[in-house]
Amino acid sequence: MDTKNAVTILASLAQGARLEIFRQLVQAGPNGLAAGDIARKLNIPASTLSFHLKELTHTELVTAIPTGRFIYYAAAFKVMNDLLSYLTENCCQSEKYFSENLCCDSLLCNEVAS
Amino acid sequence: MDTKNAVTILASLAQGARLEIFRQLVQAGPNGLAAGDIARKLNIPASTLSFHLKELTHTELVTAIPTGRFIYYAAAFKVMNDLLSYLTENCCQSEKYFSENLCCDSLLCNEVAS
DNA sequence: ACAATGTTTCTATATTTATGGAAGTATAGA
DNA sequence: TCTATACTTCCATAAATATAGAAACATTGT
Repeated sequence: MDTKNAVTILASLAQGARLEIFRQLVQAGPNGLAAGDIARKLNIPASTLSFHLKELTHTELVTAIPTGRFIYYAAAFKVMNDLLSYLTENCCQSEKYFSENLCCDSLLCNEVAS
Repeated sequence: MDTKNAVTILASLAQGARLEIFRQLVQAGPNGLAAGDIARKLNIPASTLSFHLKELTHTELVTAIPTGRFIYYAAAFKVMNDLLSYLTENCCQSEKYFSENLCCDSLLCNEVAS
């Protein structure tokens, strides 16, 4: 994960329709949802939805699984995890600043000061 | 945290300069960095930096602490944590799909299936 | 081969966003 | 009060992004 990569992934999430789509897919789990299911759930015109799904698959945050006439879309959990790690990288130097380890008690920190 | 809120926070991160700024602040810890320090570290013209810092403080992902002639900027860890929680909400229903709990073993999941 | 269904691509339009120089505001120290 | 330093706001320009109807493409069943 580098900055350019993280920016495009974040940008693919930084839009109302796409964030809703992603959250639906997170909740749907690894089998995902067909494009039409998403369109119905979120009430988005097909062409608009397709545009957004293209953005999400382009950044690989979402995976497309064509199955007959349907295309199932699923959240790419690994990519999302990599992004979260990148965002929270090296934040656990809080012992320099705190007696109690406020920062590292939280989700934000994934590294423990040595 | 609602969708609108999450979108604006994500958008504030979804830009090269701003993501770099945020990561510097995460690593700098709660004391943050003065605007000029950031400008020097990242080689960004003052007016451009100011524009980006305004975006980041507007979404409250970053806090401004005026101190004499300096303004210190610091990452708002709580806001970031709330965002991460929102993004990963309700993803732990994997027992429906898996015998082993693949999803919940990862950072992405912050709720455990009941 | 045809019709129905699911999805995408094309297209034009509207809107939002990023950039950095110049000028302005605020604080500190002599 | 003058000067230097730190930072912001203003402004014009350039570039990227979102929207949805219409047409096209692909698969399935008859």
